Amino acid sequence: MVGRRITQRDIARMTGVSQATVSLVLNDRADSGVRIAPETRQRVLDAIRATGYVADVVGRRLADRSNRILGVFTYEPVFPSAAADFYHPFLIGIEERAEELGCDLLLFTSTPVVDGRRRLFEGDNRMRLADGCILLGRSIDRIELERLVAEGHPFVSVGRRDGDSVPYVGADYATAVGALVRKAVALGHRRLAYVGTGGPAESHADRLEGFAEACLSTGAVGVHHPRLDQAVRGDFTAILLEEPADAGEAIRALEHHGKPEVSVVALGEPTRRSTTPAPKDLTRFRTPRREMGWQAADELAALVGDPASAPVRRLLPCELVEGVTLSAVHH
Amino acid sequence: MVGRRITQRDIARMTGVSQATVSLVLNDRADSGVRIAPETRQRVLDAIRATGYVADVVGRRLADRSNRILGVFTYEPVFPSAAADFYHPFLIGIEERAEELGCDLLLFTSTPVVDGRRRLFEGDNRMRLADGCILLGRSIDRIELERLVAEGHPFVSVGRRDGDSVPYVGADYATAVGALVRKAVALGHRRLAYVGTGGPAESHADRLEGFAEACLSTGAVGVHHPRLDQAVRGDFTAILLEEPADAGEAIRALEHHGKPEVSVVALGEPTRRSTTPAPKDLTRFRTPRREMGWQAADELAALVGDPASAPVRRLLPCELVEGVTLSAVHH
DNA sequence: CCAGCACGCTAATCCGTATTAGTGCACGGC
DNA sequence: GCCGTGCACTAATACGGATTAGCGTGCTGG
Repeated sequence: MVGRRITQRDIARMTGVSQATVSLVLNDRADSGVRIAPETRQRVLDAIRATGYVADVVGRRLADRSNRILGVFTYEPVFPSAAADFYHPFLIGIEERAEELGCDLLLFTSTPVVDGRRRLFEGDNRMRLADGCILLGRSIDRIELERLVAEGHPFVSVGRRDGDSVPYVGADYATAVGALVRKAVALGHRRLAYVGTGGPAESHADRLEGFAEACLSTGAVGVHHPRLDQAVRGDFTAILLEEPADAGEAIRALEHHGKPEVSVVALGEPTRRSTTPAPKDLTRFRTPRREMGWQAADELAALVGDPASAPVRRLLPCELVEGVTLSAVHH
Repeated sequence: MVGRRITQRDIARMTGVSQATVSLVLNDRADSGVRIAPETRQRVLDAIRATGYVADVVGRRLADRSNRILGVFTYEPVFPSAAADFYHPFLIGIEERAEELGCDLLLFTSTPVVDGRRRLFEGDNRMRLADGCILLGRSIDRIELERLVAEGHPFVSVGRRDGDSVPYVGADYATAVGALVRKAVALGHRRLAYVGTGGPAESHADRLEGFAEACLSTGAVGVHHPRLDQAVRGDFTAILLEEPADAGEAIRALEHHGKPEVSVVALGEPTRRSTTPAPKDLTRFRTPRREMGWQAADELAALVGDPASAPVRRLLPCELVEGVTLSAVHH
């Protein structure tokens, strides 16, 4: 008997009870007033064992029950290697916690890609197949996020997001960048360049904000340059890079312009491959990606367990990597 | 507060039609004999636009009895980096095909780990959550495989497996190893060592079998040494490594023993990190991992679509990487 | 001896969508 | 005036599982 999936009706017919009884035995709810004779229960359980029956995900979700499935949504394919190096650590953390929680992971690979990015609400929104969802990605559409909140879908974002009551576990970029600026100032730097978009992704905006705040409070001159070549030509003693993959390029360009003494600092983890090899001992900080993934999975499970619980909004500290590319300014 | 999702019933009430009409407008099926007046259709479409309604996957999937979920089962955690480098390419292929097929991937992270490996039939078998399953892993328990077949679970294995009617997409290791042996013999090699377990994993057994067959038919002397140090001490002109990660170690050991002229060849892809850095231009062959994953997903989808279809049993050719570590024997 | 109750179970309903049989209506032809 | 026909749509049902009201049976207390 190959082909059709086994249903509760099948089990019911096999054991001579009703479908409702099978459901009751399966869920074994003490609080509901219904009771099943131990003997009947055993007969049903035996049949379930013998057939390898598992409740259908879709049927259960339709009846609004959970399946111990955590969804993972990324705005790019997860596995291809360009993105993999960046996403990998998050996934390690997510997988680790999922295993501990006894949950399976559903990767939404089917979501259609429109204009180069996946969209949640294009075509089927498959998110509802999972009990809840972890969102990964540099920037996530504001409208889509709001809609997720509005529809009451349980989710946790990896990375801070703007918007009220959006639950997230993020990295404290502002503090980390601030610390790097203060360190630079302590080493005699007074004119600093920030290279990168500075937005609209929250992770970029947070970095720029930390930069601006620290410059303000230390009295250093901080300038935001979207493009590296502008910063290289400017009169700075240190360049802070939003994208660490640009570090090799930056150092090469500075040498080319006869300014090998200018410091280069990176703000986080590379999100793409470097064109020019990066220096080994780049001064930078580490985003706690594995921990972010772990905690996001953890919080999602909590949220699924108790939908009324307060949404998590937590920033994890980044760890400074000393390196050798931030040096003292000589006068 | 959380709002309820919008359903077809809502749209129907808003526009004064029936739920069925909404469904019909949405799916716009020309072949079904049903027709809707352009004006009504427009009214419904406007309401859908205005509300941002998107069909609920759960309802849809329930109606057509397919979850569009492909399960992925590995005998180790997928993401941790030790295993990641090896599994990654398979997953890229699987993900790619899943996306094309409009399927999501369910990673069975919940499966309990017993004695260091995951077991399919331990605890409640969640396999049935997916429409079908892809199995990944060096060696898969024979008993568990037989049970999968017996219980009629739709599945496809990545890598050849012993056992009747086990569907797989594997790599043709025997042919690839045979080709390498013949190449070596053509370069004057007569005494070859095969280093590795040679089993019980099918991928290892296939390599050893290819080695034995090719030695036999070329008249070369082929010896199987489970351990590298044995092979290094022996009187061979070439060493074939089951595990490419051992290549650096092998070359170092040969130099240490004053035999730098001995050729070293690797049979496939490394499954772990090297202790000693491997040479850049190692002579070896490539396992078509991405393609194997792609085809496994493809065949699984076909199997799910038509459970009566013949199980796939296919070996894909490996590509030779010329390299520089297999050289001619000088007399 | 019967009311009342506890037990063990089932029938019915709901969730959201897809599909099909069928219904009501208008219009045309004779 | 009546039948036939085609159009536009709806009612009903299925899908798999959870839940609840309620039904029949057997036992107990008065």
